[in-house]
Amino acid sequence: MDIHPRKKMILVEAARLFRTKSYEAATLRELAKRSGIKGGSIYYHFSSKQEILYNIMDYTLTELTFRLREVEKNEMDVVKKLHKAIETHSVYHISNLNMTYVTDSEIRSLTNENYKDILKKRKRYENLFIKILDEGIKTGQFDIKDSKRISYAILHMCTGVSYWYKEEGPLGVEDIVDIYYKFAYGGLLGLGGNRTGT
Amino acid sequence: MDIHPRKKMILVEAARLFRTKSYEAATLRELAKRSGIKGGSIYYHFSSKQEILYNIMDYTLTELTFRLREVEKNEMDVVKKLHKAIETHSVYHISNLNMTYVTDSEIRSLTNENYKDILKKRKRYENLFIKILDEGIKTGQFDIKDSKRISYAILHMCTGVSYWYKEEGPLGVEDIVDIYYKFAYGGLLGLGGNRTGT
Amino acid sequence: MDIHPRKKMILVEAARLFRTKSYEAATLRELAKRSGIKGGSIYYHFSSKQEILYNIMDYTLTELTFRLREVEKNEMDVVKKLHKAIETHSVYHISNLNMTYVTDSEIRSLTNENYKDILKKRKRYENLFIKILDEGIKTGQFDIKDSKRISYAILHMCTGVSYWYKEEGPLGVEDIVDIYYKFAYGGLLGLGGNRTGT
Amino acid sequence: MDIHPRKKMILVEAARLFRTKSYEAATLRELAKRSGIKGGSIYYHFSSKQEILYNIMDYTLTELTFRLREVEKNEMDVVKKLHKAIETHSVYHISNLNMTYVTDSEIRSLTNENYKDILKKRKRYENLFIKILDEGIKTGQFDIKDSKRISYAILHMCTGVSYWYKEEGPLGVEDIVDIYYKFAYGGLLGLGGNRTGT
DNA sequence: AATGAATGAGTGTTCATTCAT
DNA sequence: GATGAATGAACACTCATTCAT
Repeated sequence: MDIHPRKKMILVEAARLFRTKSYEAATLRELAKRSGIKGGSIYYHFSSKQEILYNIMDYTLTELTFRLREVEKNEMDVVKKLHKAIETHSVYHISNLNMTYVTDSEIRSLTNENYKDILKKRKRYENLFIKILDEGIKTGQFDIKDSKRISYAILHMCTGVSYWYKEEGPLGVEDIVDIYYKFAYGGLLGLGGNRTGT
Repeated sequence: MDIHPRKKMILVEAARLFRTKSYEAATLRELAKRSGIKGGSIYYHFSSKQEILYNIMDYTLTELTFRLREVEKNEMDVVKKLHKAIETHSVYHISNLNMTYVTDSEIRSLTNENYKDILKKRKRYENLFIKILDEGIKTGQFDIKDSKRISYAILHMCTGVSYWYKEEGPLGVEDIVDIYYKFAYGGLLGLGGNRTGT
Repeated sequence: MDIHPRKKMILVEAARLFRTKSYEAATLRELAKRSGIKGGSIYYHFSSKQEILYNIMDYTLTELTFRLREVEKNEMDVVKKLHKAIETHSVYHISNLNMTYVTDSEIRSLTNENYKDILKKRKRYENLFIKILDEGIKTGQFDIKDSKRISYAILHMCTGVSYWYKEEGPLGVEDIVDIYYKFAYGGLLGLGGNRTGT
Repeated sequence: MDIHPRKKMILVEAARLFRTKSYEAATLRELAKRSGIKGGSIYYHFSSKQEILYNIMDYTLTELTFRLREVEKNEMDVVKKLHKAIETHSVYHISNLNMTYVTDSEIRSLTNENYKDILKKRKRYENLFIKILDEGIKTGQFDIKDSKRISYAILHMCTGVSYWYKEEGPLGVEDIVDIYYKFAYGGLLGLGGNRTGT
């Protein structure tokens, strides 16, 4: 994705601001100040506040999809593929905490047209993930039925990192990927079945 | 928790509204209309929009904590306790989608004082959960180090149900609890360790 | 003036409140609280906030007029009469700081009809005062031309006591009357004429 | 005092409006209309209604103090100085009826911080006046004890002009200054002493 | 006499947006 | 590219007032 550097900078600042205050509570004057320009000047770069939000999400989903597609295309064992997918997702989220957080939490604030478009792009991304689970079901490596819903659960779980991750925290990126992978893998193997001990 | 029925009703409607539009985007006029009263009448029951948000969160966290405490107090195997905790958490979330969703997603919108108070109450709840993991570590049943961060991950994973659950969806409450439990259990057992090793 | 004791009490509290906060800024709920009753209950005694204000002013002007009339009726030297008039005015103001303050400062807040009525009653009072000055002019004891405007000046000067008088202050009622009388008397004698020292 | 012309214009209109309706009763929509701009535009120049009030008072007290200081600094007989002080005060009041009226009558409506600040500035002005009386006491020309309270009385008397002065009235500026000076001078000379005597 | 609950008109204020310069 | 000034629609909130009980 090619974005004019000034525009990109405004998007990054916007994501940080929207994450802190929420899209609705954030004001363009504040965004302008953080971007080093004056209120009205934002309109030279974007036609509306809504367009800024849309661009953040569009950019993020495009980047995520591109990366997951690379994984999907590769020939490798489905378990490894799952691991790669989780890694890709988590790493991108951790490296772009603000953008991903906003993308995941502000869909409600999109206008109808933008909403439809972003939802479509998110679905496209989710489908790539579901495809991996389906592959694992076919090879008999994953013991699950509803690959769609379980994909949501895994993705949402991993996405959660944007909510609690802190750079100074004790867990490094690798640790987190590890945890998420173990969670997902354990769940997919169908372990713990007779948990209640009957 | 004793709440005047009219107040409770407004809180329930507010949660539904805040979930749909976000706290900031929701207007009190709309809330009033949905509650069957007129604009200003809300202020007879609550002193501000903020107070409504605070009450939703306070109520939800109090209820959740009460339930988890019941689980925690019980004498039972730690694995079973984990299952019960996940079940309690998930079931309450599914039964109160709006309240829990708002409680989990709108903390940013609290004023400083309320923010501190709710954070304290959330921490109290999380600590009950962490205690279970610690117990499992002590008995050697859980193979993890950072019980705090892993609790966050599990809780956030389960909380996610408020984001995607639909009553008409194919997964029933039991299915969801099952999935989350398997995820968590698999992760805690430390499975999938040599995942990268083919 | 016969006023039901409960009504009188509310008027007194209202005057105190209106003086502190101004008529517009004062709320009936606050007045109710100070009167030991609940919000709506005021309407049993008065038909509106405006009526309360009107009653304060009507009561005050009636009392003032009654007292000044007593002075006016009396046969005595006009200088002594002036002194009595200033004394009566000042003493009543000091003894009823809140009521008089409100009467003097909130005429703007009266509705048209009430405004006319109160203005008429104030004029009636002022005319009694002007009459004294006119009497002094006729006897040659006062060296002034515009008795009307000068009455305003004197009255306003004396009224001022409601603005700065404090019970704990160093000046007693007699001191204040003394000062005002001296001020007025000096002015009326036409002293200080060649003040610039030509 | 340098004030942006548009700001100054809004302040002047605001003073006129506040005088007519009182600060509390006046609405910013009305002020906007009178200023020839639209409702929200006021907020480009002032951050709140309160700030407008504060600016009116601050401006007025600064101007008054500046003028009185000029009088005070001058070497001249204390009686002449008193006359000049009364003249300065009265003339400024008559020339700026609205601003001075508001400054004198709406202190109650200031928020705590502004209240303190304006009170300090008013005290500063009053002290300049008191200084003159003290000077006259020292030279034996004024026969009074409580210069502070008597200053208040004189100042309040002169301030009163803002309440009743009308351009079409029979008294010109000079007449009014004359009256006030005579009132004050007579009072300060200690005349009318054995009034109750006879 | 009094009150709890509600109303609705209005208020100060905010903010995305516009536009001439 | 950017800005100062302005706009107007909308919002949270207030409060005098009403009324059934």
